[in-house]
Amino acid sequence: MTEIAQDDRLAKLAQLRAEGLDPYPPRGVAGTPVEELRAAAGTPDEPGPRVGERVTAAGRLVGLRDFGKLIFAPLQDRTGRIQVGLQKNRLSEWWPRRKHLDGGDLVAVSGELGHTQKGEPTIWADEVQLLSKAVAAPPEKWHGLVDVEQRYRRRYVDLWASEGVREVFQARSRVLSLVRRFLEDQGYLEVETPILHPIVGGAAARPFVTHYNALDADFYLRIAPELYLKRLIVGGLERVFEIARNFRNEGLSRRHNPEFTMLELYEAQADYRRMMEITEQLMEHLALELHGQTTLTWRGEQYDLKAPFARLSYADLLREHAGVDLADEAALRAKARELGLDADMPAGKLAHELFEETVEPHLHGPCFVVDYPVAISPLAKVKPDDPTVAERFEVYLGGMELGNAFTELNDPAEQERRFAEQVASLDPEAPGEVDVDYVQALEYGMPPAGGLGIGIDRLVMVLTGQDSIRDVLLFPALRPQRGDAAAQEAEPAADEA
RNA sequence: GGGCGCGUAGCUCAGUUGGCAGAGCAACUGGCUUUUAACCAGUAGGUCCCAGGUUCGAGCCCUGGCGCGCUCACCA
Repeated sequence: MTEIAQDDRLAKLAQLRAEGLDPYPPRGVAGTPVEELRAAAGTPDEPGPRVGERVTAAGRLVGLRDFGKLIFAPLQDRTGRIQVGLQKNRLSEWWPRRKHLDGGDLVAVSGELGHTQKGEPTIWADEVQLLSKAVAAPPEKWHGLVDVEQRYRRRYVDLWASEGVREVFQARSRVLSLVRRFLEDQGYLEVETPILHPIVGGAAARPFVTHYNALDADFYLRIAPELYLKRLIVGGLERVFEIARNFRNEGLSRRHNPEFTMLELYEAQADYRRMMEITEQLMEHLALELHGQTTLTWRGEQYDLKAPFARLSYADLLREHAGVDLADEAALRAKARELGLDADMPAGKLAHELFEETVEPHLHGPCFVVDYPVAISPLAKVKPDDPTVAERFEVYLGGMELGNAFTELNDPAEQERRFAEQVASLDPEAPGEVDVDYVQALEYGMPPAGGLGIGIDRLVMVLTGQDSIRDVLLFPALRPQRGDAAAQEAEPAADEA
């Protein structure tokens, strides 16, 4: 037992065992979901179909109100709560054992479904079975877990002790399920591609490095599944998607977690215009399925996910908010210096710095920003009428990037050239070597295709009204907890050095 | 990595000018058969994040460290 086990509960545990009762019995009890029982109880004026019937429910006791010869206790399962009434005269033999119960214990309760005088649906128990003794005390009943660190570190408590938390993750699951159905209905195939990559690619980010013992080589946790999914387009699968956990060895923020989930999809014979349609249709569909309407509130602002979304040109936005022309490199550098940005970087990256600084905060959305500089789009095809601009868009909402898409570059020679440029740039986020195998895949011929990536975590944030990515991740990244001794050992005190 | 803030009972939080460590909930004892944050009476519960320092005296002031949050940087 650890330090969080409570002495009084351990004493009860010992007492249970002394009486020959197993506090951790091997078999569970299949009860009826409590939400169903509540519905089947109806109200005292209009009793439901199962009133008077003997029912069974299993779950966690989340509180006890003891009246002497009567105890009320809310019982919670994955679907909600229902009240249990423990009465001396219905539980004659079991009654003395009520003292073994604590808030937080897992139990199964059987008894007649009915109501109290105040009309609360109640299971009037004639049998109680302890399914698992909680020797750690639950958090304060009214506030739940408030300390955010404790909430993230002990999500297993937060999920049942804090209001609304379970619902967020149920909604997240629903989003994934709806996405799968939406795409499968359009002929998409869900695939799984490697997470361990020998070459970093598909995005610009610092990778996590690991060592592959069997191959005696350093590998990288993927920063994006893109290049493998496009190999499958070469392979003729034509419509593929992956709900991919990606890993980027970068900072944490309300919008960033080093491991995050990205929906990526690729469709042969499509282009970025088709990707815009699928994006807005998918987002509208999710809003309707989750909320029954296309409007929602996020961080105090109203948004309407009704398709179509506005299409806004990257160059126009830059002109409007930064007052500079994308093609005018001198003006870009002047403006960057004015804003105190690093003005020495390549023109394409510089423009994007300006874009993030001046335009992004104003993108209420939902909207598509279209036609990005080629220099920051090494995997996208250029526009036929303007070789400096790529057929690429990002979808924004509330100043936050939700997705990124383009018409895929399928010319192997040009792809090879752009990879080489990246490698030569010595950018710490650029790949260290050209992915020759990917170029060779293109040499076999990749059909014209559109590709799209959508940040699932951020999308769920918007759909569930959560401000922080941590609130849509069951176990967000946190520094590992060490004992004080270990901490002292790892970081010797300054006066000892 | 920088700046700001927070860290006190199992949980949620007070803590005055530096002067005996507090409340509610949870727990324990007693009472109560219709409450739903039940109620009433009583009891017990502390490494005030850690390590130093200043001081007659530190939860409070100073230094360093640890953890978390916000924010900036970073994130094509």
